Order: sequence, then structure tokens, then C-alpha cells
Amino acid sequence: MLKERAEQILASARILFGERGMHGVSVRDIAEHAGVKKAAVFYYFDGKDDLLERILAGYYASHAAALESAFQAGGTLRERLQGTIDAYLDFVLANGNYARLVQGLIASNPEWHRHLQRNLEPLFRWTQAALSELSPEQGPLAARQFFITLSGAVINTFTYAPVLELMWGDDPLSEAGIAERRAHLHWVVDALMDKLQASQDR
Amino acid sequence: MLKERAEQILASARILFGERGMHGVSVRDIAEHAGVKKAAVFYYFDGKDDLLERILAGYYASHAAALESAFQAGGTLRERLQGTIDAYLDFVLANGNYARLVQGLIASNPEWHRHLQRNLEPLFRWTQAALSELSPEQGPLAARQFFITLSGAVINTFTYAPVLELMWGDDPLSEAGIAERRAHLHWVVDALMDKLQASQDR
Amino acid sequence: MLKERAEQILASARILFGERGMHGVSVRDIAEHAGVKKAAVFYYFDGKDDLLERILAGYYASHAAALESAFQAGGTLRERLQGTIDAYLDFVLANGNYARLVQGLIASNPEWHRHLQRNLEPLFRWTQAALSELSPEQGPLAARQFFITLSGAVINTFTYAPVLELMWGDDPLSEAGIAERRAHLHWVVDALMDKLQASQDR
Amino acid sequence: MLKERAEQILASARILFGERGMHGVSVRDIAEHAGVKKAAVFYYFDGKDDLLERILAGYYASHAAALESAFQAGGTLRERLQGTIDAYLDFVLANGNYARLVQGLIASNPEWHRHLQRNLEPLFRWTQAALSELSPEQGPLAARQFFITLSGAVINTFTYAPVLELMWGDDPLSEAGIAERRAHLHWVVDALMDKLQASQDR
DNA sequence: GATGAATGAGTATTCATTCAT
DNA sequence: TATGAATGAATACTCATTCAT
Repeated sequence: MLKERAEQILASARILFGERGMHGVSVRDIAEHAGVKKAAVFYYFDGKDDLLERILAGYYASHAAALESAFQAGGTLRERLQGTIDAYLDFVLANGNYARLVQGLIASNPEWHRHLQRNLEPLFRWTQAALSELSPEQGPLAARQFFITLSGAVINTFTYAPVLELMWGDDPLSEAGIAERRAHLHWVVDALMDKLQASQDR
Repeated sequence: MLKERAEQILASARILFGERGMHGVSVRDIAEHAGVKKAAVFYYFDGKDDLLERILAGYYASHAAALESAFQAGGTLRERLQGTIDAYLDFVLANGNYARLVQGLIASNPEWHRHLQRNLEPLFRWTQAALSELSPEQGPLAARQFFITLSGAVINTFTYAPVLELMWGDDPLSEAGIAERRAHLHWVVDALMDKLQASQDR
Repeated sequence: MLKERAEQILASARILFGERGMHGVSVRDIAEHAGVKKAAVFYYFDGKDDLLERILAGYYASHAAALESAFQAGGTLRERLQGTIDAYLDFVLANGNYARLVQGLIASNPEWHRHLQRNLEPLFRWTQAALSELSPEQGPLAARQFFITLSGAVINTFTYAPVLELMWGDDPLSEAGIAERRAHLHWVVDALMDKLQASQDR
Repeated sequence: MLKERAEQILASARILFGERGMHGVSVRDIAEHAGVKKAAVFYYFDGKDDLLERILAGYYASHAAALESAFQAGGTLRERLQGTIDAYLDFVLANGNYARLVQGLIASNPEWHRHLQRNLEPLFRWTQAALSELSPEQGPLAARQFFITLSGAVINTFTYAPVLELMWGDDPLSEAGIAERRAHLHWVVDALMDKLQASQDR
């Protein structure tokens, strides 16, 4: 779709924004990383904000697509939730800096909140729909609470990773690390579903 | 301890850094917010980094203190974990921008990772010690996995709040919102402990 | 080689650094003197240090070239020494602020010593080579002593000039002044050579 | 005369100005070096310029005194010149940073030229008086030419020292280095006097 | 389609100096 | 006699962006 040149720039911006956050990266940095003249960045894009917007748009599109198919897969609710967790994990894994970028943005750039909200919305709607059988609309077991808890559990895997690596010595995002984390999250979902269904049965 | 003027400046920095992240705030902003001349900031502090360092130091000290007493309280493991979750929640609640500041820093300023790690360390050690009875050293049920999951569940309550507010219309950090969240987290801890103990008994 | 604009800036820096020393001149001063916006200075150069470095590099290159041909000219040792003095004098004369710049740097900016040394080195080596027939390696008549004495005698002509002008009323760097100084230096070289050869003959 | 505190500050300023030049030293640096509060510097002195002025005044007074006695000693002209060179050398040696300070000032701070001139004046008058028997008023052998040549030969010993040390490996201002230099300068004076008297006799 | 040149507005930080106490 | 507090003005340097070519 985009010219090769533009894709190059976008890719560099994606990497750098993810690593150092929007404010921590200059257009010069992006151009240099992309092996392109600074003015080219402005030729292909409408500036730094545009760059970020497109990166987010790309992420959101594939993020939503990834989760949608998981949500809409067949099987029990539990299986679909596990599938969604897997899809989420796989997506963030495949889109290296997504988690850090969004988290950094959410935590430090109020001007992007509305933007982020628009794109978080579908994810939330799906969670809500998926859990509607078991989850009340309000209260501590409402879908929205699980939304926060589970997305926090997934996202933090990635945002905390560089700090945890310093602490543990080994990389939490290595293949083994991710496998362990995935098993843990599955176990957590099981635990939550067990209890949710138990309280339902009562 | 610090002079009134310095306290004033530190408070402003705490607020602004929390709202917009370190890079998003200029010394000028801080000075203006504090009602002080820009040069006064440099008179009382050694620059922006020093300011951030002191803010973090303050946070960490009270954060650690808050969690320590919870970890070391009596009662069953389950009660102590619930107490810790409560303490964590209360701490972040009382230190408005702590979560956003740290999360923004972790996600966008690699140069602060080491610093953050030093102060996350005791928290992790305590979790590990607390869970040692039930939790294996390695694998999906290792303490470190619960550390990520639970701190993510707490932290995200706050970092996602402004975006969720846009989505839900009501403030997730209102008294009611926090009460609901707290109940949810207690329920989650129960769910996890139930399953952990069940697998132990087998 | 350099763009006109850059040359302009460099020229202004050369003048101002020479007049007031590195620390005594701000980038603003340079920009104003060059009739250029301050940011343009940073567009063309990597900052103040870069500017100084290039000025020095330029000076050194032409300085070395000027002295080299004199050292390597034919004739008796005495003639070659006289030629070198002339070349030195002519060079400093043609590069107005060279002497003041270097002297100011040497006397007040330790961080530039290494840099200055690297470029003084070839000059010293040549003196040493030139005098090797007459001069012992060590002691009061070693080449290095003559190096200091003679370069001091030349350099001081220029560095002291503005103060001497206040004292004498007439400009030591006027054509007549320089002619007188040149004759004096030739006389001095003759005096030194006479005595050096006399002690050799004995 | 001055309070101990003031003397302390003056001493520190003397050292630092000599090492890094006036512009390279801040009042803060001086205060810290002197182990005194910054405001104390302004209490005892009228600011940075005043400090420099007093340092120079002190130097000049002792400089003039040192040379005066040498000039006015008995003996042949040659002996008196040698004595003066010795006195000059000894003075600069005893007043470590004098040469560097003055040279740095002369080469980079036009505003101090008048000041320096006033204090160079007596030195020049004495040289002129001393050489009046042998030296014509005008031309290449005028006293003023010898003034430049000889003071340059002495002064450069000190200003170039740190750079020459990098080049030679050993310290030109060590006891041995100075002894060699002193012998060299005596030899130079002899050479100049020999030739001057020879041309006189003709 | 691409870019070298240029810049206005901003950044963190330093510094000599003043002054109330 | 001293100094902590305070600051206006300056400093080197960065940056997103524009625009003529």
C-alpha cells in the first residue's frame, strides 16, 4: 500500500517509539534509523503525530483482528478465553513494542487517551459479550473487572520485562520465559473460571 | 525536612510528571505550576533528573513501608495476600500519580530501568518469601509469575483509568469504583489460592 | 569546499575567537557577526567545539605547510633558520588572530592541550632535525630550548602587540613595525648561530 | 592586611584563574576551592573583576619589586641582564600561575589590555634604561625589541610547559628542566650581548 | 519525488550578583 | 560578620517543521 520508503520509516518509528516513547525519539532519530533524510519523513507523513497515529492504527487493526478470531472461535467459554489470552500474547509477542508503546502513551500522554479509547472499545465489547453468560453487569464480577485484570496480566508481562530481566538475570521474553508465562496465564484463567462457575452453580 | 519552597516544587513535579511523564514536562512547567521562578528549581534541586529521583525515592520508601507491614502481618497466607493487595491499592490511591509515573517511566525511559529495578526488588523478595510455602521455585506457578499477574492487576486499575473513564462514563477511581475493584481483586486472590491449595492437596 | 554560509560563519568565529578567546564568545555573537540566525550555526557545525576544531585544523594545515617549505629549502642551516622565522612571521601576519587564539587556548583551556600538542609536534620535529648538526640532544643548547626561545620571540610579537601599542603609541604590527621586528629576529638568529658555531669550533 | 578568609579566597582565585583562565572559572568554583560560601566571595570582594584586579595588582607589585632590585644591582650590563633574567624566572617560578594568567588575559580579554599595559610599563622603562648604552632608540636593535624577545623567551617557558610536557614526557618545569632553561637563557643573553658589543666596537 | 537549507520556539542548565536577615 | 535564598540574563544546544528548488 505505502511506498517502500514510507514503510521503512514507519517501521523505524515503530521500533523507536516502542523503545523510548514518543517524546524520547526525534524525527532525526527516526530518519537516521530508517536510513532516510529527515525531510523525507515529512514528505511521506504529516509529522510526528501522524506517524504515531498510523502506527497505532496498524497495531489496532491487527490487534482487533487477532483477538476477534479467537473470541469467535468455537468451543466452551473457557476454551475461547484461553484462546483469546493466547492470541493476545501472540499478538504482543509478534508486535514487539506494541505493549510498551501503548503503555507509555497511556501513562504519559493525556492527549492520546481519546484515541486509545476508540481502539480499546471493541476489545472491551467482545470481552463483555463473551463473559455475558457468567458475569453480572455490575459488581466485582462484572466483565469489565476481568477485562482489566486479564489485560493487565498479559500487558505487564511485556512492560515489566526489561526491569524483571535485570532482577532475574534471564529474559522473561525468551521462548522458555513466554512458555512459562503462557502456562501461568492459562492456569489463572482456569482458576478464575473454576471459581466463577462454582459461584454460578451455587 | 525540605524547605517549604522545595516541597512546593517537588509537589508540582510529582503532579506534572505523573500526568505527562518526565519528557512531557519542562522545568519551566514545574516552576510555573509551583509559582516559582525557573532558576529557583535549580537552586533547590540539581535539575530535572534529581527531581525525578527524589520523587521516586519518596514513593519507594512509602511504597515499601506500606507493603512491608502487610506482608509481615499475622494470619493465614491468604489473609496476608489480601492485606497486601489492599495495602497496594491504598498506597497507589493515596499517591495519585505514582502508578502512571512509574508505568510511563518503565515503558519509555530505559535509562531508569536499573533505578526502578532496585526498588522493585524488595517487593519481589517479599512476594517470593510469602508464597514460598505454596509456590514452586520454577514453572508456571512460581512466585514470580504471581508477582507479575497481581501487580499488573493492581497497577492497571490506575494506568488504564483515564481511558476506561472515557469508555464507561463513570470514574473507575471513584470511591464506588475502587470498592468494586477491591472486591474483585479479593475474589481473584481467593480464586488463585483456592486452585493453588487444591493442586497442593492432590 | 564548504558552502558560502558555512564559510561566513567560520570566518566570524575565527575573528571573534581570536579577539576574545573561546569562552569570551557566544554562539549568538558568532551568528550575529556572520549575519546569520543562531540555529544556522548549529545547522552547519556541530557546535562551538566543532567550530574551534575546524578553525584550528585550518590554521595548523597552513601553518605546517608554510614552515615545511622553509625548513626544507636549500641553503646553509643559518639561511634555512632565517627562512623559517620569516615564514613563521608571514604566516602569523597573514592569519591575523592565529597567535592570539592559540596562546589564549594554551593559557586557559587545558582541555585543548592534547589537541595543540598534536599540531605543535611536527614543528618541533623539524626544528630538531634542522638543528641536529649543531645542537646536542640534551642540555642548554638542545634544539628544544631553541624551539621555545624562537617561537616565543615570534609569537610574543603578536600576542603582546595590543598592549605594546598602548605603551608605544604606534602599532607594532604596522608594516614598519613588522619590518623592524623581522630585522631584529634575523639579527637574533645570527647572534645565536654565531655563538653556537663558535662553541662548535672550539 | 586582608583577613585570613579573604586571603584564602584570593589564593584560590589565583590558582584557578591561572589554571583555566578568567572565563573558565566561576565564583562557585572559587568559593568551593577556598572552602567558603559563595556569598562570602562577594562579601570580601566586589565580584569577579575585583578579584582578578587584586590578583594582578599583587603580582605586579612583587614582579616589579623582583625585577627592580635585579636591574639596579651593580656589575656590568651583562651581569645585570643575566640577573634580571634570573629574577624574572624566579618570580614566575614562585608565582606559579602568573604567566598563564597574564598570557591568557592578554590573548583573550581586550578589556584588560589597558590594565596590563599600566603594569608592564615600568618593566619596559627599566629595560630601556638598562640597555640605553648599547641599544639605539630605534630600529632592530632598539631596547623594545629585546624586551619582546627576552620576555617572550622567559614567559613561553611557562605558558607552553603543559603542552611541551605532553610532547616530551618530562616536565619542563621540574627542577632539572628549569636549570636547563636557565642555562639556556643565560647563553642566549651572552650571545645577544656578544653580538651587540661586537657591532658596537666596529 | 525528494531534499538541503533554514529557523522560531523551546530545552536544561549556569552564573554573577543582590539582598534580607 | 556572614549567608541562604533568590533571580534575570545568558548559554549551548535541540527539534519539528517549512519551503524553495
